[in-house]
Amino acid sequence: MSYRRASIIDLAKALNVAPSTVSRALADHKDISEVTKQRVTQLAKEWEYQPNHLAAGLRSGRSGILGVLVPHLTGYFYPEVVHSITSEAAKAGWHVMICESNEDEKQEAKSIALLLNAQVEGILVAMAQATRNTQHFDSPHRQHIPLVFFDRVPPKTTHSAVLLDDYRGGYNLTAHLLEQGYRRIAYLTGPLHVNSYANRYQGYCDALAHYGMPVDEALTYQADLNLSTGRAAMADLLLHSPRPDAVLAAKDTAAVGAMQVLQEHSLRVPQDVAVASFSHDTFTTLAAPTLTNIDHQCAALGRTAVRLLLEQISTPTSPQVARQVILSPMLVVRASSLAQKHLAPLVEVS
Amino acid sequence: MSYRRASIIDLAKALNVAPSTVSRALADHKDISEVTKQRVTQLAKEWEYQPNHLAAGLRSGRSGILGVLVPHLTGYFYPEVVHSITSEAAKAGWHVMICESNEDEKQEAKSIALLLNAQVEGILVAMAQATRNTQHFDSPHRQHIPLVFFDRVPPKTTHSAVLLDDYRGGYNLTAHLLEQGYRRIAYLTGPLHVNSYANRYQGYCDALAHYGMPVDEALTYQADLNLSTGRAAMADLLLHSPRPDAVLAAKDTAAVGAMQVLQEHSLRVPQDVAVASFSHDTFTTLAAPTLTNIDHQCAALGRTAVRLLLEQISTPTSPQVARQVILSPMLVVRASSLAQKHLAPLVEVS
DNA sequence: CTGAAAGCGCTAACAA
DNA sequence: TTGTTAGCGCTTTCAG
Repeated sequence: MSYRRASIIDLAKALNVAPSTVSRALADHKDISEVTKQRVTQLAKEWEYQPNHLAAGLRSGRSGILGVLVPHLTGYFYPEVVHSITSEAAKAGWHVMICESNEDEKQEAKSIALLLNAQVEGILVAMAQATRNTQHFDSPHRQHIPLVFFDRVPPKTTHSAVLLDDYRGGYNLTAHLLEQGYRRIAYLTGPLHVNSYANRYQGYCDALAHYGMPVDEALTYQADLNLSTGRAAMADLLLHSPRPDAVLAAKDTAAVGAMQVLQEHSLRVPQDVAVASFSHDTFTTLAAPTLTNIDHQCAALGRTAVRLLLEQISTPTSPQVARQVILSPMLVVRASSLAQKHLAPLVEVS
Repeated sequence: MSYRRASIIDLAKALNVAPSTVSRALADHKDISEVTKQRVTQLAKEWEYQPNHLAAGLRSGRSGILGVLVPHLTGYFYPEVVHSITSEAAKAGWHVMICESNEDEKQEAKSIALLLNAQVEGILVAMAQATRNTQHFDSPHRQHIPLVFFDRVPPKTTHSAVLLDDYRGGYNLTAHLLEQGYRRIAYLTGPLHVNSYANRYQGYCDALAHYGMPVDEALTYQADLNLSTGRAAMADLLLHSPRPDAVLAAKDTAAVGAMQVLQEHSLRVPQDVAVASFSHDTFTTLAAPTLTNIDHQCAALGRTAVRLLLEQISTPTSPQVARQVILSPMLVVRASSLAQKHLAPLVEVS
């Protein structure tokens, strides 16, 4: 009654052939006769033969596993990207092993080691926020395991990376608001020493400049963005006179906070004040009005990262030139930023 | 210049000891002298020795990997549970390999096989919605690999499982609303052939009965719940006279839709109509007012599932009694359901 | 088209 | 306390 997994050797014995023949038959090798293949696959199915990945990997030196290391699996963004990564990898016949660094440098270094132990053939990383010393990212390379960054990259890295063009996103959002007729656009930014926040802000400034508008420092608000800082910022901004006619937030939760405060002051969105933001969490489509923002392209990000990695894996001889792929962000225009003139009939109704 | 990973054999040669000594030293085995341990770990560090997980697993018959199979990694719930699973597993020294079934029976069966090939020592599964034929869940057992379900379980399964008490959730939410003084509580349910929806609804009915209230069929609305069906349901319900003074939605997006419609009709939440819902997505804390709901206990779910699985792994001899763990849901009371009397001062102000 | 034999890197009896 | 030896299950030359 005690059941043991069937091995290739078991199959070989039962069929009176050599293990190598079974192995080849199962791999659909060219020079195995159809008859033998039939017999082998038949019995394999009957016995529920499951190949032992560990043994195959040990022997062939190929694990067929890609490692993925993300800061965390909470919120909207990373789960979505990981989802895209696993699908794309599966399509190409690869497994994926996922680790979380929990935004911690120590755990990140440990995870890299863990993935290398698991004999992954390539690694995708979104760096932890806390990471200062980045030398643990070099060990894969020394073992000829390619590493590709996505979303979060160490400064001046020599690795390949897939990124979203934050500057372009800030520029496009601002240009959109200007084109809709908004003129006093407030900006809520996160800490400006964080690269992507700085880039978004620069895009905002440049767009204003491009349209001949001044950057009014009084309309820029820097904070660790979330719902309550978004609320506080908006409350502050409403004290200005003339008050801003649009608010651009570098994070969507802050935008929601701003919108709440506007509604509490009986200001209409978008007729009195437009709201727009970065990032693209589900709730932005649930807000009323729905929120204009930048689509972070999670799917494209994951897909591109996998392709880049597989490319590096398949060309181990090449000089491993680092390739930085910058994805263009997509502006998603929704109700919260549609100019007055478009909504004029509605205004008269209400 | 061509670098090869250092192996135990390399270390052994260099140190003039046997491979087994190195192996034991690295494993911190009792009867290896401190001196030898020092020498070994020292050189291992210097050479950046990385143990080969594949080889160790093959030899020891232990992979140290747990398999996780979820319907998808999008939305709020599953990423959160997976996060909890990986943390808990890591704490106990286990790796985790994650697969997505994409709610598809075929992919689910394939993923189970994949995990078995990877020599996982145990499997956690949340079943795909589309799965009718559940026999692929039996193959792990035949190979003495324990399988534990969480969240989504096949009907009449003989496996262990960790579940949320949907009935209790429905009951508690309803009781809370009744205790707050609401009397005409409408109910938005998903398809009642889905177990958890049926249980939630039963809890609602029983709570009403317990407080001596009738179940008014006209206040029950069945649909595939989302934002727009939530809106439609609410619009319908407002035609009733007298109109409901509370709405309980079996899914949070539907509750958001209902709240939007209420606001559009200038009905105040919670003074005129209370709103509460199941599930606990981030945006329920961003809504205005914040939404009362049931906490789905993602962290506890993941943690419990891992513990149950590890328990089964560590006691392979035991008769493997299936254990069903039912987690008590937690009622999270927020602004959307606080009774009129508590908010009376605010009402006078506005 | 198939078989024999070696060995991937590690661990665990058993022996010393 | 350490060494010797064998082998986990598979793949892959090389030889028929």
